[in-house]
Amino acid sequence: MRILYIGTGEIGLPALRSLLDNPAHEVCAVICQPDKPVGRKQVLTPPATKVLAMEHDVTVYQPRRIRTEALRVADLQPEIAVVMAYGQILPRSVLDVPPHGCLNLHASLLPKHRGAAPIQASILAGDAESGITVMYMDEGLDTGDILLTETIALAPDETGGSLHDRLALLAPVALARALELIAAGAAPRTPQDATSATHTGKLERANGVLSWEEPAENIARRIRAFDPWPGTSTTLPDGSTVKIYPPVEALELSSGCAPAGSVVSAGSDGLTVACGTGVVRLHQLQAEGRKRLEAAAFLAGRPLVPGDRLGFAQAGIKLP
RNA sequence: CGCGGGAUAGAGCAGCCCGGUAGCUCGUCAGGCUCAUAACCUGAAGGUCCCAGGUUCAAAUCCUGGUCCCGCAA
Repeated sequence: MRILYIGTGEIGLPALRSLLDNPAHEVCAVICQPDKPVGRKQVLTPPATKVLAMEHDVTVYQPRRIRTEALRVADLQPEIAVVMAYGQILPRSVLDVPPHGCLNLHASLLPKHRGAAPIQASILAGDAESGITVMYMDEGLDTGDILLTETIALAPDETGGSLHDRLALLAPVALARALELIAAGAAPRTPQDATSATHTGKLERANGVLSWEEPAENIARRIRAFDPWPGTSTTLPDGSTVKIYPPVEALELSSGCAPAGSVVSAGSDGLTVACGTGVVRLHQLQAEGRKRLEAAAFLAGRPLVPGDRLGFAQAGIKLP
């Protein structure tokens, strides 16, 4: 089949690669977001999908706004479009171009977690499973009819990063099945149950500031879900910011009457902090301008003792 | 040249502003104590203070240039 791939994010690489490597398909072009300045040096960097496409001598288009590019897309004469992590809404005029439609690979089991950050959302929600949904795109945000889903179980220590990688590898499996069904004229089309839909907005750094009043389980999920992006943080008693990374354990252990955010214990087995209910044990910390450290090493240079309060500085609350 | 922090013993940090004996918490090793220890006590080893210049009687510390690491922002 003559396929147009539309996608920017790294999560789509295995799917794109599977299309490029399959002699039964021809990738007529790749459309992705424009190059963007990245990192401290603000080096102009091409999207991962562009790099892969160019290695295979596939034409790449990077329109600032795909909304006005329908004619150019039509010139490519794709039979079908595959969309994953593109970053722009496709207008009707583009959706109508491929005779077999536009397939979207979405990193959740729709209709749960429609929107920009489905991977983090599913971990944050404590879901037992996630997966890839292949759907026929319409003009809404992840609202199209479902063709099929591929499901995987979440590990207890699943992080945003690990789930991202696993779903990236699952995508080509789902895509291959979908394309076979379409080629055979046997592709199902099931409308989503809109009443059970949930939405996830774009994540920002601020979403990663921990609220210690939450239950320990929620805090642990957030730390895992937001690794490596957007990361989680809190503040030390001196007001400086410290980032927190997995692994993290939520313990039912009673924190006594320690207020939320209090250090319960600090030692070579980690830093234990009281939450709204229960406690979390942290193992990986990073101070401003410093490297990421094991809890024991972190504590060697910045001693914390039981009773010290975390997370108060940014709220402007003075300690008694 | 977007803004900022950092590089000091095996690990993590202080010392730098205000130049003059290399310090802290750990770890390692040895000894002691204890029914016992990831406990406690005593002692020891372990350092081109990132690199290259400069100033100075004297530089971890002040000045100039460079390399590497990190936070923010995007």
